[in-house]
Amino acid sequence: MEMVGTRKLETYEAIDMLSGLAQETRLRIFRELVKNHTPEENSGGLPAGMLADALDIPSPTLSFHLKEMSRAGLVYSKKNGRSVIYNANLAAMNSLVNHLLEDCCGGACELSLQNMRRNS
Amino acid sequence: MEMVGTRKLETYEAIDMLSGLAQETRLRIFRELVKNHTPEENSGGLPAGMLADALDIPSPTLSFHLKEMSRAGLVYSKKNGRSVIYNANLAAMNSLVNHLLEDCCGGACELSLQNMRRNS
DNA sequence: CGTATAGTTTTATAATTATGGAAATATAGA
DNA sequence: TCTATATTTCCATAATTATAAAACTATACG
Repeated sequence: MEMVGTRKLETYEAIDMLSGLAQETRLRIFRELVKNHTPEENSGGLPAGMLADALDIPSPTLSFHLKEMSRAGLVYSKKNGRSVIYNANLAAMNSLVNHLLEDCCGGACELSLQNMRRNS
Repeated sequence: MEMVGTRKLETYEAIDMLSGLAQETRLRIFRELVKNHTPEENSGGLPAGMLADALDIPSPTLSFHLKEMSRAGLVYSKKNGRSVIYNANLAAMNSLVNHLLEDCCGGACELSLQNMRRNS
């Protein structure tokens, strides 16, 4: 019952993702993109400029962080005219969470999964 | 059905934890501590020296990272004679995962929780 | 074409983080 | 008390990361 897009991460990939989220500006970016996420392809997301406006970040700074986050796989983008639409990659977040629970907590985190279940 | 030690994190706490794990040496440290974790208080954990040996890290470097990780709440320690025994804080990891799913993925990560359930 | 718009890259600079030797601190045991 | 052991702090240095102005690239549209 593997989720679409979710996969086992290498350690270096997990570290890249963790770094990708471990910074205030980038975490704000990610959250803003999640807010504008839709399950359907080609509908959600935000162009860089709107992100910059929403979060009040100078565009070169934003661009720097988005590049970082793309590299880490946390976001993806598609060009649309002269805009570039960015989207949060939720499958990546899912992979990261799985990595943390399975490959970092080892067997020791059964209790985490236990706890998760209260959300169902 | 709140887990013992698990609690809702502030954003800055989550960022500290993410940074605490987003580095190769520190992730190795955390994993080594998880390997040596026991649910019972006062039994598991590793003294700094054994950690240094196991991971082949010079003690000042190790100390630097352990301090960082303590500050982030990822590990805790207790003195025992001249040793300092370090333990992974699994409840903290649990809080972090919850934060990622609930406060970073927003509602959009139902599917993650869905996916978790296959582990039960 | 020319021009405005959207975004990225370049570049310089500042700030933070990582590394490990040397010195300092703390405790156990002779 | 003296010595060995365990760990941390201090310190200098190197490496990485963050910031944003200025320059550049690409596209739309007249």
